Amino acid sequence: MPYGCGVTKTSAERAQPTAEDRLRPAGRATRSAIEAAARTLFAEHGFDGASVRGIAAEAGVDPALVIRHFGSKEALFLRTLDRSLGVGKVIDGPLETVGRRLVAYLIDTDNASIRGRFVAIARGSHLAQVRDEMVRHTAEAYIAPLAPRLDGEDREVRVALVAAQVAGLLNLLFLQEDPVLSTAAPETLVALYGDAIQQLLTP
Amino acid sequence: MPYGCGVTKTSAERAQPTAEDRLRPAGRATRSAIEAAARTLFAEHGFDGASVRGIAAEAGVDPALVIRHFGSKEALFLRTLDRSLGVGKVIDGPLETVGRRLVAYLIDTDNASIRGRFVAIARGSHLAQVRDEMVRHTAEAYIAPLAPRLDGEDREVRVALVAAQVAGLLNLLFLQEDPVLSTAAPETLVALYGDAIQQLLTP
DNA sequence: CCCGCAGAGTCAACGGCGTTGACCCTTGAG
DNA sequence: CTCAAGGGTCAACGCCGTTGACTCTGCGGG
Repeated sequence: MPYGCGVTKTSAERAQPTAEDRLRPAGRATRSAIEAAARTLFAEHGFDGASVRGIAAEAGVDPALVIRHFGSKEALFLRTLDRSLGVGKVIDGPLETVGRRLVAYLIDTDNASIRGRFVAIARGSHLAQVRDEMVRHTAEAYIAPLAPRLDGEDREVRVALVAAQVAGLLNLLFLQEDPVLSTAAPETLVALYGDAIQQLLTP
Repeated sequence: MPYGCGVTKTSAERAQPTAEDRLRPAGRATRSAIEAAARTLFAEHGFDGASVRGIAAEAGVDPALVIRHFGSKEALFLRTLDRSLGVGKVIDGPLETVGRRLVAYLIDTDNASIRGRFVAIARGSHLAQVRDEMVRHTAEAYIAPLAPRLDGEDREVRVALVAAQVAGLLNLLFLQEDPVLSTAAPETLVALYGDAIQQLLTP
């Protein structure tokens, strides 16, 4: 470790001024314009369907600038990606009703952003880093808060299987747009699938 | 219709001689070489990950020939696609044990082709025709044989939710390669997830 | 004050992609 | 033998993500 330098720096000022902190206003503006355009187009067309040139055009910017600012299309995608589906509050609630509340939250038609976030993630799942994020999300959003609260054996496996059930439901609803599930009454889905989930948590 | 020619053809010979029937042997050979290469590369890298040029190279053939024979990359993908996961026999068995037998069949490590088939389908799910195939497969392979045998209400919805559970399990196992599920004992998965599926069929 | 430097943006180009059109060689029916 | 049509080759098109060389701008330090 050759650096450290013996300089008695009294404090590190802010968290980390490592990068992106000293940007001129113009830089910030175009950066966020690119991010906004990327968020829109990735959610609409997925990773492969959206093009860097298209994002640049939407942001009113040269395609080279997109790469210049974010390094690569994949890095931009990862930065733009919403990691979470926001299930935290639901999962922290009473354990005996997590199943039904989880389904009710996921298929809530008022919360259209769940669809967009899931589609963007699923359509980018061939990227290794996206897969890693999904695994991390399963561990942090489902297993970590839920497994310690369970009784019985195989707690982590049971929670991971709940995550599988969630993924499957969103898959048929939002990716395949299965007509049977799309036209079913929400309360029917909540009751049936919620109980199937619940069985893995409190059998 | 200028042809037909008044020839009193006594029978239509085989089913339909509409096309691809009068092919020279060489044509057949390269066609099937391309199909084999496509099957391999699509299963390995998905639709976007596999390139026409790569498939052509694997088949020892000019890239233009691939398009010439199949029309487009998407058409080749659809023709190459295995529509079915082969769950028919499992589903036709005794209703009371479908859940566990289904999971046991899907995660059977001896049947590696299930993984390849699922990955190819899932990675091509942004194509409208692939989505349609998936919906059709849910209807034909799950709902049609299973729903009439159920008791109670919402039979079709319940079977569609079983399909969702299956999709979710394969998703975490084969796409995300979730470490918790990948390292779990198969019999644990069969018992836990099998029963969660069974609950929707015979509650 | 001006110099220099780094951030911001422009432009042309690279190699790879799916696809097309023009062009040959081969073959088998009339 | 003739000749259309199937099988195959080749160069090229337009799009893609990305790069490198270039200019312009604004600001801190000599």
